[in-house]
Amino acid sequence: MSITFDLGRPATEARIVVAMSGGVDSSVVAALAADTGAEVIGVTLQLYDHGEAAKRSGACCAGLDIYDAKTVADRLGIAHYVLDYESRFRTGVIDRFADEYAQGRTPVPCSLCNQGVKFTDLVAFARELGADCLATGHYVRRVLGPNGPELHKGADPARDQSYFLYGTTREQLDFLRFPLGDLPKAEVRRLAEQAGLEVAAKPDSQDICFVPDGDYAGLVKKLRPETDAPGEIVHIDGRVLGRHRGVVHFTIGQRRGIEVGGQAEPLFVVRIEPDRQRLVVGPRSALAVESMHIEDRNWIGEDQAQVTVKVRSLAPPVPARIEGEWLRFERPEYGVAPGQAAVFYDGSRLLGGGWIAETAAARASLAA
RNA sequence: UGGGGCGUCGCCAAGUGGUAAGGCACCGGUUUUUGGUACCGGCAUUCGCAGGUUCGAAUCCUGCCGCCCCAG
Repeated sequence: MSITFDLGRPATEARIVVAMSGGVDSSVVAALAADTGAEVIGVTLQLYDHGEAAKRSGACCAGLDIYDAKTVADRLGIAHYVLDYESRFRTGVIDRFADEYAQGRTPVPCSLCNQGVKFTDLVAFARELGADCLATGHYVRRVLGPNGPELHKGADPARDQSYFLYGTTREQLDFLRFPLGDLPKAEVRRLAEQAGLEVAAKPDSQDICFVPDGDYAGLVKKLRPETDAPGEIVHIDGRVLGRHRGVVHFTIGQRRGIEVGGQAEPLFVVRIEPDRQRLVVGPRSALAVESMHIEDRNWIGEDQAQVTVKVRSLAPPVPARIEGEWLRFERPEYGVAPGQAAVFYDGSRLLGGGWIAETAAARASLAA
Protein backbone atom coordinates (compact mmCIF):
# COMPACT_ATOMS: atom_id res chain seq x y z
CA MET A 1 0.00 0.00 0.00
CA SER A 2 1.19 3.49 -0.55
CA ILE A 3 0.37 6.63 1.32
CA THR A 4 0.78 10.10 0.02
CA PHE A 5 2.65 12.55 2.15
CA ASP A 6 1.20 15.63 0.42
CA LEU A 7 4.62 16.94 -0.34
CA GLY A 8 3.73 19.48 -2.99
CA ARG A 9 6.44 18.22 -5.28
CA PRO A 10 7.57 14.86 -6.61
CA ALA A 11 8.54 12.59 -3.76
CA THR A 12 11.82 11.74 -5.42
CA GLU A 13 12.86 15.34 -4.98
CA ALA A 14 11.60 15.62 -1.41
CA ARG A 15 13.09 15.06 1.98
CA ILE A 16 10.99 13.58 4.77
CA VAL A 17 12.02 13.56 8.38
CA VAL A 18 10.39 10.82 10.43
CA ALA A 19 10.20 10.95 14.21
CA MET A 20 11.12 7.42 15.19
CA SER A 21 10.48 6.33 18.73
CA GLY A 22 11.59 2.78 18.22
CA GLY A 23 8.05 1.47 18.32
CA VAL A 24 5.97 -0.21 15.64
CA ASP A 25 4.01 2.84 14.61
CA SER A 26 6.78 5.25 13.80
CA SER A 27 8.79 2.45 12.26
CA VAL A 28 5.97 1.82 9.82
CA VAL A 29 5.84 5.52 9.06
CA ALA A 30 9.51 5.38 8.18
CA ALA A 31 8.86 2.42 5.91
CA LEU A 32 5.96 4.20 4.22
CA ALA A 33 8.09 7.29 3.75
CA ALA A 34 10.88 5.25 2.25
CA ASP A 35 8.40 3.68 -0.18
CA THR A 36 7.62 7.07 -1.67
CA GLY A 37 11.10 7.33 -3.05
CA ALA A 38 11.83 10.47 -1.07
CA GLU A 39 14.98 10.95 0.89
CA VAL A 40 14.08 9.88 4.39
CA ILE A 41 15.84 10.82 7.58
CA GLY A 42 14.86 9.07 10.77
CA VAL A 43 15.30 11.02 13.95
CA THR A 44 15.09 9.55 17.41
CA LEU A 45 15.05 11.63 20.53
CA GLN A 46 16.90 10.49 23.56
CA LEU A 47 14.69 11.83 26.28
CA TYR A 48 15.98 10.18 29.42
CA ASP A 49 18.32 7.42 30.30
CA HIS A 50 17.46 5.80 33.57
CA GLY A 51 19.03 2.43 33.97
CA GLU A 52 15.88 0.38 34.24
CA ALA A 53 13.80 2.40 31.83
CA ALA A 54 16.45 2.10 29.19
CA LYS A 55 16.35 -1.66 29.39
CA ARG A 56 12.61 -1.91 29.26
CA SER A 57 11.46 -2.45 25.74
CA GLY A 58 8.53 -0.36 24.64
CA ALA A 59 9.34 2.51 26.93
CA CYS A 60 9.90 4.91 24.04
CA CYS A 61 12.87 7.10 23.49
CA ALA A 62 15.62 5.59 25.57
CA GLY A 63 18.09 2.76 25.51
CA LEU A 64 16.65 -0.25 23.72
CA ASP A 65 14.14 1.80 21.81
CA ILE A 66 16.85 3.91 20.30
CA TYR A 67 18.60 0.74 19.28
CA ASP A 68 15.37 -0.55 17.74
CA ALA A 69 14.89 2.65 15.79
CA LYS A 70 18.43 2.44 14.50
CA THR A 71 17.91 -1.16 13.45
CA VAL A 72 14.77 -0.26 11.53
CA ALA A 73 16.47 2.67 9.85
CA ASP A 74 19.34 0.41 8.78
CA ARG A 75 16.95 -2.13 7.35
CA LEU A 76 15.15 0.56 5.40
CA GLY A 77 18.42 2.06 4.28
CA ILE A 78 17.63 5.53 5.56
CA ALA A 79 19.72 7.95 7.53
CA HIS A 80 19.18 8.03 11.24
CA TYR A 81 20.05 10.58 13.88
CA VAL A 82 19.76 10.41 17.60
CA LEU A 83 19.26 13.75 19.28
CA ASP A 84 20.07 14.27 22.90
CA TYR A 85 17.02 16.07 24.24
CA GLU A 86 17.43 14.89 27.77
CA SER A 87 17.81 18.29 29.33
CA ARG A 88 14.83 19.88 27.59
CA PHE A 89 12.72 16.83 28.29
CA ARG A 90 13.76 17.05 31.88
CA THR A 91 12.83 20.73 32.10
CA GLY A 92 9.83 20.78 29.85
CA VAL A 93 8.18 17.53 30.84
CA ILE A 94 9.55 15.79 33.92
CA ASP A 95 10.06 18.83 36.13
CA ARG A 96 6.73 20.28 35.13
CA PHE A 97 5.12 16.94 35.80
CA ALA A 98 6.41 17.03 39.36
CA ASP A 99 5.59 20.72 39.80
CA GLU A 100 2.01 20.09 38.87
CA TYR A 101 1.59 17.46 41.53
CA ALA A 102 3.17 19.80 44.05
CA GLN A 103 0.38 22.23 43.22
CA GLY A 104 -2.29 19.63 43.70
CA ARG A 105 -2.91 19.34 39.98
CA THR A 106 -2.81 16.34 37.67
CA PRO A 107 -0.52 16.78 34.68
CA VAL A 108 -0.66 15.25 31.22
CA PRO A 109 2.97 14.61 30.37
CA CYS A 110 2.21 13.30 26.90
CA SER A 111 0.68 16.61 25.90
CA LEU A 112 3.58 18.56 27.36
CA CYS A 113 5.99 16.39 25.45
CA ASN A 114 4.15 16.63 22.15
CA GLN A 115 3.72 20.35 22.12
CA GLY A 116 7.16 21.05 23.51
CA VAL A 117 9.92 18.65 22.70
CA LYS A 118 8.31 16.97 19.73
CA PHE A 119 6.35 19.60 17.87
CA THR A 120 8.42 22.64 18.72
CA ASP A 121 11.99 21.48 19.00
CA LEU A 122 11.87 18.56 16.64
CA VAL A 123 9.90 20.49 14.03
CA ALA A 124 12.51 23.22 14.15
CA PHE A 125 15.26 20.66 13.70
CA ALA A 126 13.50 19.07 10.74
CA ARG A 127 13.12 22.45 9.10
CA GLU A 128 16.80 23.11 9.60
CA LEU A 129 17.47 19.89 7.77
CA GLY A 130 15.56 21.33 4.84
CA ALA A 131 12.80 18.75 5.15
CA ASP A 132 9.49 19.05 3.35
CA CYS A 133 7.69 17.68 6.34
CA LEU A 134 7.98 15.91 9.66
CA ALA A 135 6.04 12.66 9.80
CA THR A 136 5.06 10.96 13.06
CA GLY A 137 3.24 7.79 14.04
CA HIS A 138 0.39 9.49 15.84
CA TYR A 139 -3.09 8.19 15.23
CA VAL A 140 -4.61 11.43 14.05
CA ARG A 141 -5.60 12.69 10.62
CA ARG A 142 -4.50 15.81 8.84
CA VAL A 143 -7.33 16.81 6.53
CA LEU A 144 -7.19 19.58 3.97
CA GLY A 145 -10.15 21.85 4.55
CA PRO A 146 -11.33 25.10 2.98
CA ASN A 147 -9.04 27.09 5.25
CA GLY A 148 -6.03 24.87 5.16
CA PRO A 149 -5.05 21.74 7.01
CA GLU A 150 -7.26 20.58 9.83
CA LEU A 151 -6.49 18.11 12.56
CA HIS A 152 -8.99 15.28 13.01
CA LYS A 153 -9.32 12.29 15.25
CA GLY A 154 -7.70 9.09 14.10
CA ALA A 155 -10.02 6.87 12.10
CA ASP A 156 -9.68 4.04 14.60
CA PRO A 157 -11.64 5.33 17.57
CA ALA A 158 -9.83 3.00 19.93
CA ARG A 159 -6.51 4.49 18.88
CA ASP A 160 -7.23 8.15 18.45
CA GLN A 161 -4.48 10.26 20.00
CA SER A 162 -5.78 13.71 19.19
CA TYR A 163 -6.32 14.51 22.86
CA PHE A 164 -2.59 14.61 23.38
CA LEU A 165 -2.05 16.86 20.38
CA TYR A 166 -4.42 19.71 21.16
CA GLY A 167 -1.48 22.10 21.42
CA THR A 168 -0.54 21.69 17.78
CA THR A 169 -0.41 25.07 16.05
CA ARG A 170 -1.48 25.85 12.51
CA GLU A 171 2.11 26.46 11.59
CA GLN A 172 3.18 23.10 12.93
CA LEU A 173 0.25 21.43 11.23
CA ASP A 174 1.36 22.81 7.90
CA PHE A 175 4.58 20.93 8.30
CA LEU A 176 3.41 17.76 10.00
CA ARG A 177 2.15 14.53 8.46
CA PHE A 178 0.41 11.62 10.18
CA PRO A 179 0.38 8.72 7.75
CA LEU A 180 -1.24 6.29 10.19
CA GLY A 181 -4.34 8.33 10.96
CA ASP A 182 -6.57 6.38 8.60
CA LEU A 183 -5.34 2.95 9.61
CA PRO A 184 -6.42 0.54 12.30
CA LYS A 185 -3.64 -0.69 14.51
CA ALA A 186 -3.88 -4.23 13.19
CA GLU A 187 -3.17 -2.93 9.72
CA VAL A 188 -0.10 -1.09 10.96
CA ARG A 189 1.27 -4.25 12.46
CA ARG A 190 0.60 -6.06 9.21
CA LEU A 191 2.55 -3.42 7.34
CA ALA A 192 5.38 -3.79 9.81
CA GLU A 193 5.52 -7.50 9.12
CA GLN A 194 5.39 -7.00 5.38
CA ALA A 195 8.29 -4.62 5.61
CA GLY A 196 10.18 -7.16 7.65
CA LEU A 197 10.61 -4.82 10.57
CA GLU A 198 11.88 -6.53 13.68
CA VAL A 199 9.65 -4.37 15.83
CA ALA A 200 6.47 -5.73 14.21
CA ALA A 201 5.44 -7.66 17.30
CA LYS A 202 6.77 -5.21 19.84
CA PRO A 203 4.22 -4.44 22.54
CA ASP A 204 2.50 -1.07 22.51
CA SER A 205 3.95 1.50 24.78
CA GLN A 206 1.73 2.69 27.56
CA ASP A 207 1.80 4.45 30.86
CA ILE A 208 4.20 7.29 31.41
CA CYS A 209 7.29 6.66 29.32
CA PHE A 210 9.80 8.13 31.75
CA VAL A 211 8.49 6.22 34.75
CA PRO A 212 10.21 2.87 34.51
CA ASP A 213 8.09 0.78 36.85
CA GLY A 214 4.78 2.61 36.85
CA ASP A 215 5.60 4.21 40.17
CA TYR A 216 5.14 7.80 39.08
CA ALA A 217 4.62 8.84 42.69
CA GLY A 218 8.09 7.64 43.54
CA LEU A 219 9.58 9.93 40.92
CA VAL A 220 7.56 12.94 41.98
CA LYS A 221 8.52 12.38 45.60
CA LYS A 222 12.17 12.50 44.67
CA LEU A 223 11.79 15.77 42.83
CA ARG A 224 9.24 17.38 45.14
CA PRO A 225 9.54 15.78 48.58
CA GLU A 226 6.74 17.92 49.97
CA THR A 227 4.25 15.93 47.91
CA ASP A 228 5.04 12.94 50.09
CA ALA A 229 3.99 14.67 53.31
CA PRO A 230 1.02 13.04 55.02
CA GLY A 231 -1.95 15.14 55.99
CA GLU A 232 -5.56 15.25 56.93
CA ILE A 233 -8.43 13.77 55.00
CA VAL A 234 -11.37 16.09 55.47
CA HIS A 235 -14.93 15.52 54.36
CA ILE A 236 -16.65 18.41 52.61
CA ASP A 237 -18.96 18.61 55.62
CA GLY A 238 -15.96 19.39 57.81
CA ARG A 239 -15.35 16.07 59.52
CA VAL A 240 -11.77 14.90 59.70
CA LEU A 241 -11.87 11.31 58.51
CA GLY A 242 -8.26 10.28 58.70
CA ARG A 243 -4.77 10.75 57.31
CA HIS A 244 -3.45 10.35 53.80
CA ARG A 245 -0.03 9.31 52.51
CA GLY A 246 0.81 12.47 50.60
CA VAL A 247 -0.99 14.48 47.93
CA VAL A 248 1.13 12.94 45.20
CA HIS A 249 -0.99 9.82 45.46
CA PHE A 250 -4.23 11.54 44.57
CA THR A 251 -6.04 13.24 41.79
CA ILE A 252 -9.44 14.88 41.70
CA GLY A 253 -12.16 12.32 41.12
CA GLN A 254 -10.07 9.48 42.48
CA ARG A 255 -11.83 6.88 44.58
CA ARG A 256 -9.34 4.17 45.41
CA GLY A 257 -6.51 4.71 47.84
CA ILE A 258 -8.28 7.02 50.24
CA GLU A 259 -8.38 4.16 52.72
CA VAL A 260 -11.35 5.45 54.63
CA GLY A 261 -13.94 2.74 55.19
CA GLY A 262 -17.16 2.45 57.07
CA GLN A 263 -19.03 4.75 54.71
CA ALA A 264 -22.42 4.15 53.16
CA GLU A 265 -21.19 5.45 49.84
CA PRO A 266 -17.75 5.61 48.28
CA LEU A 267 -15.68 8.73 48.83
CA PHE A 268 -13.95 10.60 46.05
CA VAL A 269 -11.22 13.20 46.09
CA VAL A 270 -13.03 16.49 45.61
CA ARG A 271 -10.20 18.92 46.19
CA ILE A 272 -6.50 18.89 46.92
CA GLU A 273 -5.00 21.63 49.09
CA PRO A 274 -1.25 21.24 48.78
CA ASP A 275 -0.45 24.20 51.04
CA ARG A 276 -2.14 22.55 53.97
CA GLN A 277 -1.51 19.04 52.74
CA ARG A 278 -5.22 18.46 52.96
CA LEU A 279 -7.28 16.08 50.93
CA VAL A 280 -10.94 17.09 50.74
CA VAL A 281 -13.25 14.18 49.99
CA GLY A 282 -16.95 13.74 49.46
CA PRO A 283 -19.62 11.72 47.69
CA ARG A 284 -19.72 11.44 43.95
CA SER A 285 -22.31 14.21 43.77
CA ALA A 286 -19.70 16.63 45.10
CA LEU A 287 -17.69 16.02 41.96
CA ALA A 288 -20.19 17.66 39.66
CA VAL A 289 -18.62 20.55 37.78
CA GLU A 290 -20.57 23.02 35.68
CA SER A 291 -17.77 25.10 34.22
CA MET A 292 -14.02 25.37 34.11
CA HIS A 293 -11.35 27.96 33.51
CA ILE A 294 -9.02 27.19 30.62
CA GLU A 295 -5.55 28.66 30.37
CA ASP A 296 -2.88 28.70 27.67
CA ARG A 297 -5.47 27.96 25.06
CA ASN A 298 -4.42 26.89 21.62
CA TRP A 299 -6.94 27.31 18.85
CA ILE A 300 -6.74 26.04 15.29
CA GLY A 301 -10.41 26.09 14.40
CA GLU A 302 -12.55 28.90 13.09
CA ASP A 303 -14.73 31.12 15.25
CA GLN A 304 -17.03 28.88 17.19
CA ALA A 305 -18.36 28.81 20.75
CA GLN A 306 -20.43 25.65 20.73
CA VAL A 307 -18.12 22.67 20.94
CA THR A 308 -17.74 19.24 22.41
CA VAL A 309 -14.96 18.82 24.91
CA LYS A 310 -12.89 16.02 26.33
CA VAL A 311 -11.62 16.44 29.85
CA ARG A 312 -9.55 13.28 29.71
CA SER A 313 -8.18 11.19 26.90
CA LEU A 314 -10.80 8.48 27.23
CA ALA A 315 -14.50 9.16 27.68
CA PRO A 316 -16.60 10.61 24.90
CA PRO A 317 -16.62 14.35 24.22
CA VAL A 318 -19.47 16.23 25.87
CA PRO A 319 -21.26 19.35 24.66
CA ALA A 320 -20.16 22.65 26.12
CA ARG A 321 -20.01 26.33 25.35
CA ILE A 322 -16.94 28.54 25.36
CA GLU A 323 -17.44 31.78 27.29
CA GLY A 324 -14.22 33.72 27.19
CA GLU A 325 -11.64 31.84 29.20
CA TRP A 326 -14.34 29.70 30.76
CA LEU A 327 -16.11 26.77 29.35
CA ARG A 328 -19.60 25.82 30.51
CA PHE A 329 -20.75 22.23 30.25
CA GLU A 330 -24.22 21.55 28.96
CA ARG A 331 -24.60 18.98 31.70
CA PRO A 332 -22.48 18.63 34.84
CA GLU A 333 -19.23 16.79 34.26
CA TYR A 334 -17.68 14.61 36.95
CA GLY A 335 -14.09 14.29 38.01
CA VAL A 336 -12.63 17.29 36.23
CA ALA A 337 -9.06 17.64 37.41
CA PRO A 338 -7.04 20.85 37.10
CA GLY A 339 -3.85 20.17 35.20
CA GLN A 340 -5.56 17.92 32.71
CA ALA A 341 -6.17 19.12 29.19
CA ALA A 342 -9.53 20.34 27.97
CA VAL A 343 -9.68 19.52 24.28
CA PHE A 344 -12.30 20.97 21.96
CA TYR A 345 -13.85 19.23 19.02
CA ASP A 346 -16.44 19.75 16.34
CA GLY A 347 -17.33 16.24 15.31
CA SER A 348 -14.08 14.55 14.44
CA ARG A 349 -12.22 17.81 14.02
CA LEU A 350 -9.95 19.03 16.78
CA LEU A 351 -10.42 22.74 17.34
CA GLY A 352 -7.88 23.29 20.08
CA GLY A 353 -7.65 23.09 23.80
CA GLY A 354 -5.93 24.28 26.93
CA TRP A 355 -5.10 23.41 30.49
CA ILE A 356 -7.83 23.15 33.06
CA ALA A 357 -6.87 25.79 35.62
CA GLU A 358 -9.83 25.68 37.97
CA THR A 359 -13.36 24.39 38.09
CA ALA A 360 -16.68 25.63 39.41
CA ALA A 361 -18.84 23.11 41.22
CA ALA A 362 -22.35 22.57 39.95
CA ARG A 363 -24.02 24.22 42.96
CA ALA A 364 -24.22 22.62 46.43
CA SER A 365 -21.54 20.57 48.10
CA LEU A 366 -18.74 22.99 48.90
CA ALA A 367 -17.85 23.81 52.52
CA ALA A 368 -14.86 22.60 54.51
C1' U B 1 -19.77 -3.79 91.65
C1' G B 2 -27.79 -1.47 91.60
C1' G B 3 -30.22 -1.35 86.77
C1' G B 4 -30.14 -1.50 81.34
C1' G B 5 -27.66 -2.34 76.61
C1' C B 6 -24.00 -4.27 73.45
C1' G B 7 -19.91 -7.48 71.53
C1' U B 8 -20.87 -10.79 63.53
C1' C B 9 -14.53 -9.56 58.11
C1' G B 10 -10.10 -3.50 58.80
C1' C B 11 -14.94 -0.13 59.37
C1' C B 12 -20.45 0.07 59.20
C1' A B 13 -24.10 -3.62 59.36
C1' A B 14 -28.20 -7.72 58.24
C1' G B 15 -29.34 -12.18 60.37
C1' U B 16 -33.12 -14.21 66.86
C1' G B 17 -32.84 -22.49 65.61
C1' G B 18 -31.54 -24.65 59.72
C1' U B 19 -26.35 -24.26 58.35
C1' A B 20 -22.91 -16.17 57.84
C1' A B 21 -26.78 -10.48 53.24
C1' G B 22 -25.04 -5.93 51.85
C1' G B 23 -22.13 -1.34 51.88
C1' C B 24 -17.31 0.99 52.64
C1' A B 25 -12.14 -0.23 52.65
C1' C B 26 -8.57 -3.54 50.67
C1' C B 27 -6.53 -6.97 46.79
C1' G B 28 -6.53 -8.80 41.63
C1' G B 29 -8.10 -8.30 36.55
C1' U B 30 -10.18 -5.71 32.15
C1' U B 31 -9.75 -1.01 29.58
C1' U B 32 -5.74 2.76 28.36
C1' U B 33 0.21 7.02 24.92
C1' U B 34 -1.41 10.82 31.38
C1' G B 35 -3.56 10.44 36.28
C1' G B 36 -8.27 8.99 37.49
C1' U B 37 -13.11 6.86 36.54
C1' A B 38 -16.05 2.63 35.20
C1' C B 39 -16.67 -2.60 34.90
C1' C B 40 -15.56 -7.77 36.46
C1' G B 41 -13.68 -10.94 40.18
C1' G B 42 -11.68 -12.01 45.26
C1' C B 43 -12.29 -11.06 50.36
C1' A B 44 -15.52 -14.32 57.97
C1' U B 45 -15.67 -23.04 57.59
C1' U B 46 -16.99 -18.36 61.17
C1' C B 47 -20.20 -14.85 64.58
C1' G B 48 -15.90 -11.86 72.34
C1' C B 49 -14.31 -16.60 75.11
C1' A B 50 -15.62 -21.39 77.49
C1' G B 51 -19.15 -24.91 78.37
C1' G B 52 -24.33 -26.82 77.72
C1' U B 53 -29.29 -27.92 75.12
C1' U B 54 -30.48 -29.68 70.01
C1' C B 55 -30.42 -33.90 64.28
C1' G B 56 -28.77 -28.85 63.73
C1' A B 57 -27.12 -22.52 67.03
C1' A B 58 -24.33 -16.36 65.32
C1' U B 59 -29.25 -17.23 66.91
C1' C B 60 -31.63 -20.88 73.29
C1' C B 61 -29.19 -21.70 78.47
C1' U B 62 -24.88 -21.00 82.03
C1' G B 63 -20.33 -18.81 83.35
C1' C B 64 -16.37 -15.58 82.23
C1' C B 65 -14.11 -11.30 79.60
C1' G B 66 -14.63 -6.48 77.30
C1' C B 67 -17.25 -1.93 76.10
C1' C B 68 -21.33 1.65 76.67
C1' C B 69 -25.38 4.07 79.26
C1' C B 70 -28.50 5.29 83.58
C1' A B 71 -28.25 5.51 88.54
C1' G B 72 -25.55 5.67 93.27
